[in-house]
Amino acid sequence: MLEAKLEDAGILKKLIDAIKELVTDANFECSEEGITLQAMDNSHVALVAVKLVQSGFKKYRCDRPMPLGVNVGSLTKVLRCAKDDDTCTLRAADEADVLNLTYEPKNSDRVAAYDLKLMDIDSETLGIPKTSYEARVVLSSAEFLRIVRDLSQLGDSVRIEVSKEGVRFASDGEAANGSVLLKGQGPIGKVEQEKKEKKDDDEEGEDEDADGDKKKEKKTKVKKEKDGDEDVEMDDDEAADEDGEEEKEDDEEDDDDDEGSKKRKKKARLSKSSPKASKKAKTASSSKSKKGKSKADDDDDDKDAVLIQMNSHVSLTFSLKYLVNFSKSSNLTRKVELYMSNDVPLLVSYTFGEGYVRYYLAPKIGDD
Amino acid sequence: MLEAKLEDAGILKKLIDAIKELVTDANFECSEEGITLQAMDNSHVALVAVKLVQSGFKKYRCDRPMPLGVNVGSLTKVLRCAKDDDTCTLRAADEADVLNLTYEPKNSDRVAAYDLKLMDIDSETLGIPKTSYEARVVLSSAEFLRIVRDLSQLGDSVRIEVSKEGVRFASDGEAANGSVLLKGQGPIGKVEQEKKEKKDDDEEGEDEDADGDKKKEKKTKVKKEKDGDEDVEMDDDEAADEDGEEEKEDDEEDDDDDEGSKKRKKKARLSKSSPKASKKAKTASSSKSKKGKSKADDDDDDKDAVLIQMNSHVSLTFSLKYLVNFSKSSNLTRKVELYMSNDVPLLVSYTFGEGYVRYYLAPKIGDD
DNA sequence: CGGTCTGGAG
DNA sequence: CTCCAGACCG
Repeated sequence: MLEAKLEDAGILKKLIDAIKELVTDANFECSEEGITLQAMDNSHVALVAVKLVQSGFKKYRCDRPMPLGVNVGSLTKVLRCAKDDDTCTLRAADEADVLNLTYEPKNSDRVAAYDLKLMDIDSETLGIPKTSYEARVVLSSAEFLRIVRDLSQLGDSVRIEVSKEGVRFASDGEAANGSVLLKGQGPIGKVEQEKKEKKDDDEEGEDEDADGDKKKEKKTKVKKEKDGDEDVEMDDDEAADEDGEEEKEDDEEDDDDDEGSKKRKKKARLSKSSPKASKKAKTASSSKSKKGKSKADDDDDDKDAVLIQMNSHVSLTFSLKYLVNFSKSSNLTRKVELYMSNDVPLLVSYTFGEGYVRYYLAPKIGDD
Repeated sequence: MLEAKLEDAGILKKLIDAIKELVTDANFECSEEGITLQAMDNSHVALVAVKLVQSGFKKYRCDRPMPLGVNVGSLTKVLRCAKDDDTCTLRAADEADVLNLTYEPKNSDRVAAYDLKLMDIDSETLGIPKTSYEARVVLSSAEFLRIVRDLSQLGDSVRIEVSKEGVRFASDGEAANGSVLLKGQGPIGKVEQEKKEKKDDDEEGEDEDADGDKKKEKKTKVKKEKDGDEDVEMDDDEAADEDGEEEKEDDEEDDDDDEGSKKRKKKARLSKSSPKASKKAKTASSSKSKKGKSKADDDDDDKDAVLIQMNSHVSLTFSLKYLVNFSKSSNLTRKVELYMSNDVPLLVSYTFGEGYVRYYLAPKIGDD
């Protein structure tokens, strides 16, 4: 038996809306930890992984693991019947053949209930590409959307290149070639992946601060939860310090190394961990560094700030069609994280208060 | 070598957006005076003339005249990649086969650069219809847009009639007929075209004076600046003299034979007539005529004010489809000027700080 | 949230 | 070629 109450139906609406063009049918795997969905897109080129953590719900109960096979198109129709700020409750009996969705405005006696027919869907087990990367870029989700949308007008694919210069998105087309270079806001550090703690609602996710460049020693593994969802982590060789913390220091400038600055933000992501506190700390430390980087930590850092971490230069080419599609998730959170390593699938991750949506896309082969 | 920096890419975006449905390919003629473009619409019914004056750029350099043949659709795509307030720089080397467009947000480390492929385009020399008119109407561009859009729902064409009563836009359709009458805000004066005085920024713009172009033989020489620009001026031949009174309306009444009247207007159309001198004279005379024109000059009149000047009654019928299309330029400036003479193409002119866009449209023959 | 425009399907 | 649906923009 499942009963999951979301404070705002909007989250679910945006989430499903973002993936509906990629996935037509999928199993919502419900367990006591939350609800996950993983699916290959219709053409089996991209992989979508969604998670709504139990803690993201106002109320959550799931007695036993159960897969709910839904037609995403049908679910979209049902979700359109909810207003963004309606409270939305999902219910399914064990072995049920319908998923019940109830919408209740926060101040009203109205109650709308829908029963979505379920279907049996083969759980094709999907291999999540990898969990450590040579480069990580965190940027405004709106900017990423803008870039891929712009470039998609010129050509079909984009070459994403992370170098000391920054991150460059370039596309060649019949009528014109285009290139967008983002400098990054501070020294380029090694990849670290803690992205987790929950900051405020939409922002969280990315407070990773810039840790300047520390050497690569710290790696970061994000892994969080116990069971291992796929977490992202950078592969920095030596790194490995305990995952708990990443050392994100602040200084991007001279990076003084993060002496104590690195706090533990990472794990927080799934586990709730202590959000605010850590963030605060970080902010302070960073502030001391040079001028501006303060932004790094403050989650509300200016939305234009771009964080770039890389262990080695990467250059990959991807289909813009998919990236544009992934970018529909921009309305879920203000930041997006790109994880790349040469010759392996790109991970585009949107983390928000209640969970995340991650997209994996294989690079085009002939990429330079 | 061309290097032209516009403070805001928005101007160019709106400009190109406005003409993209009329023109598919065109030469941007760059010279030290600025950039001009002249082209017939795809069906050769309308003519578009654009000018961006050198002084409208934040920085402008063009060592030698050069035509840049661009596909307007491609340019539109590239311009869509710019935000309205981005600084936009156009660059082209001599003999280059690409036009480089660089966009830089005013506060950011982002730099986007696009190379638009150029093409060779035959400079079909275009004959700018005429330079003097029997009637001039200046009205809010938004109002003009509204009128033609409204009427376009009823029928395919509109009869524009300028009389002592004001200016009337009328359309007959299957289901309904419609008519919009604008009174004009003051007495109707003679046409005067000095509009060149600089009025407020968005108004002036075309100081190039009119030398109109004479018969089509000059056709294009766009390059040559001086002689070529098309300038608008009214042809008040007779008007000038006695213009004081507008008895002209009567003529059209019986116009038919009005040998005299017709012909002269005819000729006006093709011949360029004497520019400056006449104009000056005219202006003076006109001013003395009724009082109305006073406002004429003050262009900044309230935006709803409609200025009407006419030497003789005019009544012409045009395709609404084109007028609606021309009206896309409404977002460039608050005022639009309509210049008309019986049986010659209408001139719809939008003048803004950096230059102007002018559209010429031949009247429908069977107009009443 | 609503309106307009573009793309896809019949 | 027209109509309907989806996406994008204001």
